[in-house]
Amino acid sequence: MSAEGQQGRKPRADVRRNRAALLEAAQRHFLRDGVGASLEALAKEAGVGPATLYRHFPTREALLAAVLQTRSEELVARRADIARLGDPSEALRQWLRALEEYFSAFSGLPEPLMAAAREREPDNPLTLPCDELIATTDEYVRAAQLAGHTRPSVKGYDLYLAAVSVAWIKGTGTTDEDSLDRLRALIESGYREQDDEE
Amino acid sequence: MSAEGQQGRKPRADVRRNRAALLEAAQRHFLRDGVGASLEALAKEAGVGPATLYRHFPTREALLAAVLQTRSEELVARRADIARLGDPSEALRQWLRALEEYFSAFSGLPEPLMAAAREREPDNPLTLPCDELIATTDEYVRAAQLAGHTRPSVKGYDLYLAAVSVAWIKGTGTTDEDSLDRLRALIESGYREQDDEE
DNA sequence: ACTCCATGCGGAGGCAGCCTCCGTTTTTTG
DNA sequence: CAAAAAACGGAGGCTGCCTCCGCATGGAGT
Repeated sequence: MSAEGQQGRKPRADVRRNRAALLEAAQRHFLRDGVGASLEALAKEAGVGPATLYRHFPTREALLAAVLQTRSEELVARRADIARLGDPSEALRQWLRALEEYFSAFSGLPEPLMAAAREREPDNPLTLPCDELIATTDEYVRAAQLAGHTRPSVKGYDLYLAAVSVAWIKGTGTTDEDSLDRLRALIESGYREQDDEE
Repeated sequence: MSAEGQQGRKPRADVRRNRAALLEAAQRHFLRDGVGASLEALAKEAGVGPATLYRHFPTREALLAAVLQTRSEELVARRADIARLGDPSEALRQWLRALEEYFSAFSGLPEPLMAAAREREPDNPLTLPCDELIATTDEYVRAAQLAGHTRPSVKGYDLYLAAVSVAWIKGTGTTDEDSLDRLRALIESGYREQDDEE
């Protein structure tokens, strides 16, 4: 309850250094081996013991969330770019692609992302960014609906799920880009407004 | 190259017994813990040592394929039922639901299923059933396209992927049935023919 | 029924990854 | 420069995967 905005002590130098090294190593390992990468190997390559890794990031999800921080911010930045073009339909389309790219950052990322949405416990560091992305998707959807380009029955969460799904499929490495494109087209023609039965 | 249709020796009794016990235990464990269930625990509960498990089913996928055998046959059976109704559009719809249910048999099943499709090596016991299901899906799609109810650009594999995706989402346990229904509806209105641009 | 031996069995144990103590070292502070 | 707070990292316990290899089991031939 006291003045917590101040650090009573200057943060130690090795802490900052180790944290940076860990994030850097994690980035590389997640990129190469997917989100299931060995944390021990990662720590060793960062030049720290396992205990230090766990002290900085108590769970795999915490580490993941920290590594994703940068990309998350890029996503928000792109959001501003997208908003600039007037067409809400095209804006929604581009947002969904951006989302999908974000989810495809590492192989296997969709899994813990969905798990974070499941556990309503906010101790999962991935829950917060997820909720934010869902809310943003919903904004785009509503804008597109007002412009009459999108079915009124569609919810932001639905298209969020669709984007995660496509990212998941991409992450399995099974499918070529053509199939993915057709799948995206299918989804798009699924939410676009047409004079059909609701 | 000789008469391999004959077993030179009658198969031993304990082999059949152990195999059955393993399948039964696997069924229960996969149901409860998903496809990642501990094989050791499973073997112990079947009353056999780990070596026996691995002798019968050299990989997790082999065990999975054996457990799925029954359900796979049910699926084919349902295929006949579905074909009975004349409407190809409704047939396709029901087939996709059946597919999705099959993929949802155990939590986490979609993952190894996609992996099986990736490795073109046929040593993966899941590859064969997969290919069959994709081919069957394609048949349904073509029938529906001939009847003019389905966009000509859609391929069977696309809808197969869509079904796997929905099953995957369902398996993560994140999402309520309402959202899943909306997602299914979105996919359906994505492949249904409408007088729109192609 | 009894023996023989192919066949299958299972425990022990090596390996890898996760995570946590706790004695030691580093860094800040006065 | 000394003392204490803070962080470090190696050792080790745990779990699960998978494989040897000596032993038991049960079918086949007499």
